[in-house]
Amino acid sequence: MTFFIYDSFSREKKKFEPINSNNIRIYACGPTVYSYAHIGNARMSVVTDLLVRVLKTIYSNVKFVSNITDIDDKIIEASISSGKKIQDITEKFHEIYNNEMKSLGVNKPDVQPKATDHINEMIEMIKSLVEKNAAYVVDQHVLFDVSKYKYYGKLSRRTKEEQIAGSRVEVADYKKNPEDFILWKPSKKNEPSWNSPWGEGRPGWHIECSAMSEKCLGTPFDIHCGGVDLRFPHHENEIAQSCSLIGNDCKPDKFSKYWFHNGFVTVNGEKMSKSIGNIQLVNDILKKYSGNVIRLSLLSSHYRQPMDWSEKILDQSKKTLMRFNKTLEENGVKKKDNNIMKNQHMSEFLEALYDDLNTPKALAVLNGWFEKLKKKDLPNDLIVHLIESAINILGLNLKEEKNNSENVINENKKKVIEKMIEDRQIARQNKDFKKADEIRDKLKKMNILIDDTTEGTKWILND
RNA sequence: GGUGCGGUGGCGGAGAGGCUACGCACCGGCCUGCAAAGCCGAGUACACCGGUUCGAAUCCGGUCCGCACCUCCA
Repeated sequence: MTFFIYDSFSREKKKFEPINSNNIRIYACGPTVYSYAHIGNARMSVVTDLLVRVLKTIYSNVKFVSNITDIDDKIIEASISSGKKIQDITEKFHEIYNNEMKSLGVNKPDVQPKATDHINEMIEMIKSLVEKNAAYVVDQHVLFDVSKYKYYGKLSRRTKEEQIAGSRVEVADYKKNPEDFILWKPSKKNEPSWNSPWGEGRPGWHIECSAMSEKCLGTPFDIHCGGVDLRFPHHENEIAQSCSLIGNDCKPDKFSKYWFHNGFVTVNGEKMSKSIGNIQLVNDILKKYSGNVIRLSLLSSHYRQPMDWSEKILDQSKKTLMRFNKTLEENGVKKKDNNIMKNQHMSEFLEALYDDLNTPKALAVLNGWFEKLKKKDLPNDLIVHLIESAINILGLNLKEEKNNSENVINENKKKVIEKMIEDRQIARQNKDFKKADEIRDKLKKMNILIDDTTEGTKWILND
């Protein structure tokens, strides 16, 4: 089967034809680690994780690199305002980020390079750009000369004229062209700095991704991922830097063959911002919902669509997962089909994902299998195995979900719950339904849901 | 001002010229002491105005509205 990818450079859906099918290479711009991850970071992470998982169903060798930005103005600000060391901040939030993403079912990238480990590579790259006359030095700054790269603006489809007309920011006087951007800048005192041919300083933001993708993957690579907001200027500048190393007329696809941009997450229709105070931190959402619920919520709309985040989505996903869970619990697979991935029903599911990661459609196929299970249209074993496999491809981990729920409750609390259920059972037998319902309400307040079945009363933690 | 994306039933959300998307909620029924869950069933839709067509939610033109980017941003 063939994977189709929407390439946001050409703005069309394309057949995915890897540069080397034995070695698929993907790069994603990772987070700046100065604070907890928000749901927008999570969307990018979950969606690229799915992309990698889906490609792995076709190609045996997929290498995924996603960086950590650990030197940046925002980090310096965070350091000044908190009085903490920069490294303490970045190490802390790097670890938190990885843990949070893990709980969302995101596999760790094969390589997770840090910007500060690649300063030398960046300096070398900047040196080459200066030698090639693609960059110039002014007062210890090194700037990329946009006029020297033929295809500048092709990714975001912007012309220089438009940018000048719409510029909202005053242009620094050392720039030759208003859209020239910083490759290297001097550090102020107390700011982190590295020695360079242009004096003590630090790199601009864009150069790190050019340096790290080159080092970890080599160019050209297959897919470059990131949020749409990075399309301009970040990705545009990455192309300019990386391609200018080859030549001023080097085509953008010599850097990355396809561009993959995920849509924005808003909250109540607005962008998340500190001033509005509507930033949805993964850390906070995880206090109320499991990582699986968050993951399914993020996958319930197509990755390129804008997504307005709300608790409604979470509640809906939670119900869906409870349904999945129940079905799988009640129906174990006895005989596994080794060729499940080649099963015609599975193909229908995969086709949806191979169509530019159409997760809503894939979920609809999955729901269709539940219908077949009820109607007994297919052998029970096969359907349940299909469901299990599909859930697995989506990166949802229902077993973990269940274990978590059991682990949260300690033995003492378990005993209390079981005693209450027993008391309720006695009350019911005595037709004292008022008492029985009171106990049920009490349990509900403890976040315990009960279920009277023919095999007795079952309970689950409603997390 | 420029560049993109989008407006689908109560809500979420695919599809994309003729065929029930799907899920949640709601309503009716079964089951239950009652719930919950589950099962069976019904309903509701393509922003607006023109055009093309035998036929348009889907194509074309226009209008309105929303969001994002152009400054650090996922």
